[in-house]
Amino acid sequence: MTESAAESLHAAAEESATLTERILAARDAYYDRNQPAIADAEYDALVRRLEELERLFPELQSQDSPTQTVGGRAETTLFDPVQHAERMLSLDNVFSVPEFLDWADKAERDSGRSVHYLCELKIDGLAINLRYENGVLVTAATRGDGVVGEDVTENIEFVPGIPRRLAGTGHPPLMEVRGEVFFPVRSFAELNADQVKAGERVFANARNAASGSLRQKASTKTPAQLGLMKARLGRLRMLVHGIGAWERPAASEQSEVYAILAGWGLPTSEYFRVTRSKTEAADFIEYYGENRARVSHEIDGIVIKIDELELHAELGATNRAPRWAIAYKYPPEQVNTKLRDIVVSVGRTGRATPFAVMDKVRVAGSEVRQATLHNQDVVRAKGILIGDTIVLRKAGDVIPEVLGPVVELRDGTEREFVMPSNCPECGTPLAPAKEGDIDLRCPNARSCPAQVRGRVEHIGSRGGLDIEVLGEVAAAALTQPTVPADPPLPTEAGLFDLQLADLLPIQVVVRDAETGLPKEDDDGTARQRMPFQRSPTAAEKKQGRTGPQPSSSALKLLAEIDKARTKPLWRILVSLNIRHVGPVAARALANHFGSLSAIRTATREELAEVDGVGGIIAEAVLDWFQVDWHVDIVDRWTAAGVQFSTPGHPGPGAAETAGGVLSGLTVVATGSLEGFTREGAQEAIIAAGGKSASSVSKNTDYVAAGPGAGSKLAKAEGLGIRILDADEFRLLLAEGPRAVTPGVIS
DNA sequence: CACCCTCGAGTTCA
DNA sequence: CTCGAGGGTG
Repeated sequence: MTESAAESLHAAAEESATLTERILAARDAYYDRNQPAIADAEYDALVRRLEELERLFPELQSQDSPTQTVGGRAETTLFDPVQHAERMLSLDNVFSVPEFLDWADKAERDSGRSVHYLCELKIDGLAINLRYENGVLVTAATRGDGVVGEDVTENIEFVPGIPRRLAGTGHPPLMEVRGEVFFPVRSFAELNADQVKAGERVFANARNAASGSLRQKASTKTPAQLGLMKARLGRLRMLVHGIGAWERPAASEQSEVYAILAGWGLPTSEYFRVTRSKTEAADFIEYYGENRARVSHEIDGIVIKIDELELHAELGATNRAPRWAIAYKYPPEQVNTKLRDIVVSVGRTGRATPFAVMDKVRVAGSEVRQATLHNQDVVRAKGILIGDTIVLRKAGDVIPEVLGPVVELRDGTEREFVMPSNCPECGTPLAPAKEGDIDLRCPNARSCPAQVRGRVEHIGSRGGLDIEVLGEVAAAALTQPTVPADPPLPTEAGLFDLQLADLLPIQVVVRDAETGLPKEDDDGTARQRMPFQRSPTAAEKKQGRTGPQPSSSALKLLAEIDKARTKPLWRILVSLNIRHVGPVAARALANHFGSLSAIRTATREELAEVDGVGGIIAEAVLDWFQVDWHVDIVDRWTAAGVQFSTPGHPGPGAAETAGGVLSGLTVVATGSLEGFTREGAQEAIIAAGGKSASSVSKNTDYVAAGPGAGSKLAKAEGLGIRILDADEFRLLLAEGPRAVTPGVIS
């Protein structure tokens, strides 16, 4: 994080703390005294501002934020209120190491001596206060507003590891123990498996699930539900992280208190460390920032406490938080946002895919507005409604994934998503491709704009004919421009007939990069752009060329299309968009048959002989040629000079090209290998007679890994596969496996 | 019948 | 880069 980002985060944190206080005070006044202290409109404005801040800075979202609770204390009507003997404070937050060091400096200055720091993990769970009297558990209560919480004693008894009676001796007459109740990662997964089995909804988020589990009322349950409820509570765990009221603890350090509590049978965390210096504490922060996944429960930060109890009393507390402890908050991996709509898009294969449109939110380092929902069953299984507050994360730190709704925050205005019955682009009724398929498809493959656009884009893509310029934008411009009315490419059949004169008049709507909505001119009409022409330069005008000139991308596009006519057969095959025929199957077919005509005249059995091709792919190939407009594509491309054969290929069934130093070996290339492009590395493997695979398995012989390699490298290490750097990879390609010494991990 | 693999789709970054 | 779906192979 840059320093200025940390600063604005800090400013936002302070503003959000102030807002939280004002909102809670207003709520108190409204619900408890039945006298609104501020106007409704003002209250709403405060909440909206807080929501906005939390969206901008997800770090600020916390379990006790007023945006995370439905107005007032509706829950306390179900549970008896319990007054904590000593107020449960929250902690002040820092978001960067320099900020933490500043806090530590000040604490050391105020203490007038060097101190020890007790570093512990900040568990993402539900804060609980256990009250023991003479060693016997009397009440367990949630945090509530810090002064009064909810009595969950009945439920806590089913949570394993919490002693009803303390072990050992010397228990104080009154003692409050503070801790966190949570689902360990493992238990949470098991819980959701149980939920699915019981036909209940899946929980999106472990913290909400913990909170919900503890707030169940046994008295409202049927015997069967009661069993489920006890099973749920049985998966919860608690760890102790502090004390409240306690008459003269016989200890001088916080860490010693933990030892005493552990001696009495209370569960304390195994992850903690006492350090002598603030820099060691910063190391602890950084270590767990990188190793969050290694901990058995979710953490949202680190808590650092001054270990000396004497100083706790000296430093005291503000009215919100103690001065002797601070929470370092990690950027969250999960955030909440608002689900504005669920929209359906149609891809090149006609598959209709619903995706979530959300309020833009920052998660795991990038801004996210959309996330795929796969199909209508997934939408139903996740239980999300349009208008819900939803939990979002990045799967594998890259792909945004909607986990589920925060049911508690519904206000009744949410509505269910209904899968449209017609294609959103061309209006054709959607239907499953075959009986029992979940996916719905638009059957109008030939002229559905979304499908034509998708296919043309696919032709231009790197796995296809690799035509520069022909990406998403150009594909849309060629297949559905606003002018001319008849697009240059009603289907891909005319791709190789494109002339400059076809490109020049093309006009497209200018869209906002963020929203995807057309931009409007001052007069309210949609703004247009002509991507394939430019105005003449002064020099050109002098030469009498006063008309519009082709833009460089127009010339580039035509040159690239021209080059594509003679690209390898497998690329042409991929460009035909035959179901199940991607780069791998296309290569296998091209190698075996050598020409499209040989493929076309082959029988099902002959096709299925090819390595990597079975009955289904063979069928898909044969079916493809049964469609008139598909054949029309081949005919027109042929007429335009596209080469549908591999020059010099001996013909169908000829011995597969064997030999080469990598013959019989499978190699996976990952990360950025110096001197190779991603494609280039794969080509080089194949050229050397090896097999280039896309994922690592136990069949993999070598993994060539450069900087930036991720999960594949990790998996290879786990399987004990020989890993090569770029130089070793080059050596392998040139001289074969003997050149690289086996078993040496570089 | 297990695996193992490819396909297809979505997404955001530099 | 990851996931789910579904095909291919031993």
